[in-house]
Amino acid sequence: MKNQELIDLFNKNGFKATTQRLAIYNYLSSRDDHPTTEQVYDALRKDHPTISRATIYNTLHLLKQLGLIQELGFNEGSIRYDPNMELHINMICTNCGHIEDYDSGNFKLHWKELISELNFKPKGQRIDIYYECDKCKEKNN
Amino acid sequence: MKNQELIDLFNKNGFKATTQRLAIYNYLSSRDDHPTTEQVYDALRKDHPTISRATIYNTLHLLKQLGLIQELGFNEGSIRYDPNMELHINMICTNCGHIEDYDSGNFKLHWKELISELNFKPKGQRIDIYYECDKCKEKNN
DNA sequence: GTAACTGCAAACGCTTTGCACTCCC
DNA sequence: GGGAGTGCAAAGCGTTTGCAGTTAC
Repeated sequence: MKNQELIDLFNKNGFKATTQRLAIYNYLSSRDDHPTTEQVYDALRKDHPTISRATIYNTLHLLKQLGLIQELGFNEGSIRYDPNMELHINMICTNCGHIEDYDSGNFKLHWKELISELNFKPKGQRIDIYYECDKCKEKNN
Repeated sequence: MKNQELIDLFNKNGFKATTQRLAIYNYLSSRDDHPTTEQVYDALRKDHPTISRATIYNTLHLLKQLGLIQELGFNEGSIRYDPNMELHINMICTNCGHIEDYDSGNFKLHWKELISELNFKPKGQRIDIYYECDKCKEKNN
C-alpha cells in the first residue's frame, strides 16, 4: 500500500496519520519474517530514537483493528505481526523459529474445497505448518 | 489414555507419576474447550487445594514435551492446551472465544492433498478457523 | 534412601495505564 | 485551536526461578 493510500485510510477512519504510524506500517510491510513487538521497537528506534513502546503497542493494535495486519500468538508467549492478509500458510521452523509465508494457487484451491464442506462461512483462518528449515537441516547434518 | 498407561509412560521416560501430574492430564483430557493455565489451576484447586501454579506450569510443559498435549498461543497473550494430538481444525468463535475441534475424514483427505505438493514432510500443523458460533449468532440477531 | 518433584514467594519480562506534552487536522 | 496521539514512568499480570520440604521409586 502506498503512503498516500495509508494516510487516506487513517483519516477516513477518524485516525491521525502520524509519522510513527506510517513508519511502523512501512517497516512491517518491508519484512516477511513476521517481527515481534520488540523487533519493531528496535528497528524503529534507529530513525525515531524517542519512540516509546506504548506507541508501538498502540499502533500495532490500531493496524490490526483496521485489518492491515494479523496478530499471530505463539507458545513462547511472543506475538508476531504479519502484514500478509491474503490466505496463506505460515511455514515455521521448529528449530530456529524462522517464519516464511507459503502461498500457491494450488493450495488456495485445496483450501476452498476443504472449507466448502463446512456449514458456515469462516471469517478468517490461521494455518501454521511446522518443519525444519533448510539452514537448520544443513547445520544438524 | 488410561491411568496405568500414563503412569507407565511417565516412568518409561524417567519421570515420576505424581498425583498432580495425573490429575492435570486427566482434567485436560476431560475437556474439549482447550483450557488456559489459569483454568487448569482453578479446576485443580478443588481437589488439590495446595497445588501451586509452578506445578501447573511444570506439568503442562512436561506433558507437551512427552507429546501428550499441544500448546496453542493466542493473541490475547493467553496460552491454551489441547489434548487432541490428531490432525484437526480449531474452530474459534471471534466473539466469545469458544474453541471446538473439527475433525472429519474428508478434511483429512483434503489436507493430505494440500501438503502433498510441499517438497518436504511437515512435523506438525496448527489450523484455526475463525467464525461466529451459534450461541453468539443467536444473541446478536 | 535419595533424587525428583512440589509449593511458596520473590523475581522477571511483556503489556497496559495514567498523565503531561506535542502535533496533526 | 483543540483533541487525538506520543513518550515516559509506574503499575499490572502471567510466567519463571530458587529453595526448603515432601514424595515416588
